[in-house]
Amino acid sequence: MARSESEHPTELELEILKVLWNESPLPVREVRARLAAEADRPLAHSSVITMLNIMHRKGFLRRRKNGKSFLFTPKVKKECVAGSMMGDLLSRVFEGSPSAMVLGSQFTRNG
Amino acid sequence: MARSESEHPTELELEILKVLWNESPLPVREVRARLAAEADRPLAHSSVITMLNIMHRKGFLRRRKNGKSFLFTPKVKKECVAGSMMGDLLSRVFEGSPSAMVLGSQFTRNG
DNA sequence: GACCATCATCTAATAAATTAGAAGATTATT
DNA sequence: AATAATCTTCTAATTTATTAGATGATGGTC
Repeated sequence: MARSESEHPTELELEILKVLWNESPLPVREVRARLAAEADRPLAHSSVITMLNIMHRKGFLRRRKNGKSFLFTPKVKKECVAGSMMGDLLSRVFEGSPSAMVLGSQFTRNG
Repeated sequence: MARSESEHPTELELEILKVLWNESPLPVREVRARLAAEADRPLAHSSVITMLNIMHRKGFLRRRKNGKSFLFTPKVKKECVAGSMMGDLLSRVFEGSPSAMVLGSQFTRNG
């Protein structure tokens, strides 16, 4: 069976996940407030909803109704996302041989 | 002194870097052929040039004239790019504490 | 039930990345 | 020098991600 579509979160999606990993479930209003405060990302309310819905459709979030609004919870674990993104990064750069990187080892320094 | 702009290569840029890390210098024509063959990315000649020029402007590649055409060489090392992207990824997910990831450790497995 | 505040959906504008066509420049060939 | 072949530059179309306005729905309040 082929690798599931998986599709890693984009930049903003990661920002949102970070907020929710830190505390959840949260309503849109709260996510918005924290994006502005913690991630310096002052978005309109509708923008945040749009993103949350996209992420829900993609399967990154769980969404349940609470009164007239929705509450959002991450469906993916921080470590899993990090690990998966990392693995993808490594395979993209090293064509599936992570060891090559460690062996080459010269990480942050510029040659 | 602040962190230099750095800006990681995008998806296609990485694909191109991979080709050139594997062998360089190469002329546009060759890069194009390998992108099609190795990366299943059949681009028009002009598209490849556009990308190579962008990457040159961004400082990812060195460009020198050979006859009437250009030869391209990576200016950044594979390991440096990987390390830098990795560091960025970790800081984006773990807010600057890479150890949190290792400690949390549950990498590729889905909870 | 009418009114007000809050929230969601739909739709679309903007921005960045990717893709390529058309036209100009350069070099070799005759 | 004219012709053809090969490259490049310029410009713009397309796609994906981000952003948000206008409109409609929902629930509480008097």
